[in-house]
Amino acid sequence: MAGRLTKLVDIRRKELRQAAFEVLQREGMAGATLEKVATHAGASKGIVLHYFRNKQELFEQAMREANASLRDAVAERLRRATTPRERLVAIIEGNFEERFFQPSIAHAWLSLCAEVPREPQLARIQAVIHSRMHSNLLSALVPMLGAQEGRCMALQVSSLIDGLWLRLGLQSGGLSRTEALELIHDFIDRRLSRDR
Amino acid sequence: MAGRLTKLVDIRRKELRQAAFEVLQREGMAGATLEKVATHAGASKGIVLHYFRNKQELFEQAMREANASLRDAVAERLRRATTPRERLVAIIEGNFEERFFQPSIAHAWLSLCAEVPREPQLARIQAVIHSRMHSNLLSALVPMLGAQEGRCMALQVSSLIDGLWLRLGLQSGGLSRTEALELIHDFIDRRLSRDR
DNA sequence: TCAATAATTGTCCCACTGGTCAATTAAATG
DNA sequence: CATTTAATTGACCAGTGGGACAATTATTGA
Repeated sequence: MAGRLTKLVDIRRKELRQAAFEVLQREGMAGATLEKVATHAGASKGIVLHYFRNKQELFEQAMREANASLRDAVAERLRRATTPRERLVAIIEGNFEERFFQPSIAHAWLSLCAEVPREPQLARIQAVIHSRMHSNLLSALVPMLGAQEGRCMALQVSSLIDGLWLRLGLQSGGLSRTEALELIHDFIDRRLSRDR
Repeated sequence: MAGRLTKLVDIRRKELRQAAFEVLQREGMAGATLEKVATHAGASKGIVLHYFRNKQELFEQAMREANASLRDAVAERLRRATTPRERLVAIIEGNFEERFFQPSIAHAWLSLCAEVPREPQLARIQAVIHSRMHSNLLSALVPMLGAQEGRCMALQVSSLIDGLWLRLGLQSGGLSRTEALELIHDFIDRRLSRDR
């Protein structure tokens, strides 16, 4: 274990980031007031602004944290994968893990994404997310398809994943996790087996 | 011509819906205040609430209006299409028409979508949109692939379209209209020509 | 021409929110 | 135990936004 005991500051920060993200799920960005976040975390409003400079910083870090979970989930699966094909599946299944792929979480993401055009900080995080997704996909697809087609399919897959997440958030057509996975697996299976 | 001259009420309503949508593009839902909408339309705040019960109703109708344009664009192209394949292309190209497929418009949609989980009215509109897209796609794909596969590909195409729109709004990777079209055409071309 | 109706404005109000700050309490440390 | 430091609270403030409404102006129509 590298350091010493976890400092209180870090504990509080984490709790508040978590609370912020959870309130965001129900209330959206406008409705997620500092008061509500504090109450949800079992503290007073003052404490929130004691640990975070302002509302933006709080939600920026909430986004960072939520993203980190997803990133780790995918990374963990990637670690276990050996072939390119397995890597591709790892990325996909990671992005659709049950604990993540839920309407309320999609709501929160949607709220954050809606702020991206006006919040450079959030835009940067979003850029990192997409960029990581893309390079992950390339590492799986280029060995199978070459640079040209690999890049093309990477964009298709990531757009498809985004689209399915969006539909989850909007809950139109009541898309289930299983259906989403079937859909995307159907896509890659057809695309990667030109021999049949 | 069916009726008499356009009533002032309808003119004002239309102007305000339009203004609301335009402010939404720049400011997002929280920033799109009644005052700003009024000013943008060249009127006073009072007038907005004279023609709309409240803010929700205004933006609900703004969403309806924006959706109607898109719907008509697709419908117009569908009218010209004869074969199923042409219908499919019509739907796609309609959804990526240059006047619609623009970042600022995607921003506005994103803001509206983010409210869907908490605004039943917006949710209903969203449901209609998805449902229309789906049945349009079915009318093109089922004749080509049968019910089973047609439905599957319809979901894939609509998710892909959604995903591309989302990326446009987030402007991650600076996706261009042309690239988006190439991507989705590549997808349907491969999927529909199993013989090669 | 004049009343009735519609359109438009500007003011006012209340609830609420982000943020500041002094005061209080708890923890740590010598 | 005493003193310094950190954690936490609650009161307060200024700004804002949605919405109500009375007052004013324009339009219509008999």
